[in-house]
Amino acid sequence: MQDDAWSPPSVLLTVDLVILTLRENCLHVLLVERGEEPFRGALALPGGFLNHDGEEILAAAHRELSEETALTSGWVHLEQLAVYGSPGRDPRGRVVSVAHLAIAPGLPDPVAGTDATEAVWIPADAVLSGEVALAFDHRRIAQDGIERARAKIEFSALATAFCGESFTIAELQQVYEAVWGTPLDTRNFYRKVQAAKGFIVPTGADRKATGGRPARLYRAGPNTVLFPPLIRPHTTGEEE
Amino acid sequence: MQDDAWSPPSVLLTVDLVILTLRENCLHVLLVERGEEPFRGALALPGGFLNHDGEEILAAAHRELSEETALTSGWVHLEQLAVYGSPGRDPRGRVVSVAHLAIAPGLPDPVAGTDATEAVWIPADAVLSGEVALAFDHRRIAQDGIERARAKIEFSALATAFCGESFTIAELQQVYEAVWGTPLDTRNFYRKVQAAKGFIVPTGADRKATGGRPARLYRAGPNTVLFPPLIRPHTTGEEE
DNA sequence: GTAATAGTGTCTCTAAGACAATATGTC
DNA sequence: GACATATTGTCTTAGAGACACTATTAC
Repeated sequence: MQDDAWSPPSVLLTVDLVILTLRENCLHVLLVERGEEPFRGALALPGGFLNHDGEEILAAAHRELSEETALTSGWVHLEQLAVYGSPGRDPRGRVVSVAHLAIAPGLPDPVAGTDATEAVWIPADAVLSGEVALAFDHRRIAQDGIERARAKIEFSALATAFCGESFTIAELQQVYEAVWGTPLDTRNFYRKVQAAKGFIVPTGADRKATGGRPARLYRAGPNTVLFPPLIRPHTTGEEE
Repeated sequence: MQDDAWSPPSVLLTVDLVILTLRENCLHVLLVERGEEPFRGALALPGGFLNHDGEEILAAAHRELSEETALTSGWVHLEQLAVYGSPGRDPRGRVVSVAHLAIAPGLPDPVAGTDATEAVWIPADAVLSGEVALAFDHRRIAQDGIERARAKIEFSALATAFCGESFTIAELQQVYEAVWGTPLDTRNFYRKVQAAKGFIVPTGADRKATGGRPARLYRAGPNTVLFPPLIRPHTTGEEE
């Protein structure tokens, strides 16, 4: 079926990043305005080609992340999301993107990337609804990344990645509410996060009061899996 | 930071398959004996390069799947697993593999692939333990695929993909026991699979008796998400 | 003490886990 | 009727959801 002289086609590999954070109690995605064709001027996920032939994919994602956010990667969660490689997704040819999901605590302000593109935080809702248009298939990628985050904070301690080193339970609740987009009952939330062994541990310190009772500070506990999990409110998508 | 003449490095793209099935109530992985260098003669996951420059990645996975199993793809579940692209993973150069997870009902017998390699079913335990050595980083890929299956049958109706079009509850229980590697209580299992709305629906027919009471036949229901889920027995990996 | 935020307690109901007995076929 | 397999029921306990009050600070 194949010619003797057949040789496998090669592709260009990019890493793209769905970087999520909370700003004003609202889930935001970092987007950049493209400075080059194709889709010049359009918003897109930050990302780029592998730097050199020997670069690890995950290392490339870390590199793009620090280029766009000027973050010390210490407090940033980064994981592979999925691969997007449809032949027609990039007009430049066969470009396969390894998408990654990054979650960071509230970042001060976007910085221009080294490639002089503008970086902006866009509310996740605006991306999900299509109100904000994205280049390539980046809206789909962003959707998948957000859904991944929504699903993972149910069963993993990932939500603490949205917080700084120390945080209050109320702040953690705001994370869940923002990511899931639903309000939660404070009393049940306190009970559940403290029932999940190894999820959060008290630091002993308090957050200085802002006009009310000071809140106890916690930091991320040793466990990455949450048991019992924090199941998100069930949207009954079932047919009776 | 980059030369003006810099151009992005290109890579070769492969699809590799973790094909799971049940044989004699035991989870098995399909492996092929490599007929070419590198790793000639070693066992590896089935897979191969993209056929041509315009081939969809998922289509390539389907193609490899049918080449190895001679299955009508109708009753096979296939999903993307992850990307493995470390620079040193393939001695031929920069080869990036998009791994897929395939789940099929008990297949009659392995067939030789069109590339004349031998295909064999290997117990998942032997792969997980390292008792059977695999080429490249395929052991890690297989581990990830098996763990994905173990996790997904908790919350999705994926387990029915291990069964044929119709099946008994006892057979479905054997799927869970084989994939998780733990025995389950029959009474609780019956209760839970029938409580999960839209998971399985009775066909009305019975399976012809094999010396005992005939079992009612079911087929996969309309829902892909299981609620309530079937949580696997909790291995307490927590520190008190 | 008033305002503001943090933290806690109870009741009900659903679901999980641990158990054994009954039902329905073949021979 | 003996056998083999399928199916069902109860009790106890854990966790989810709904709900309102008390505690601690600043001013």
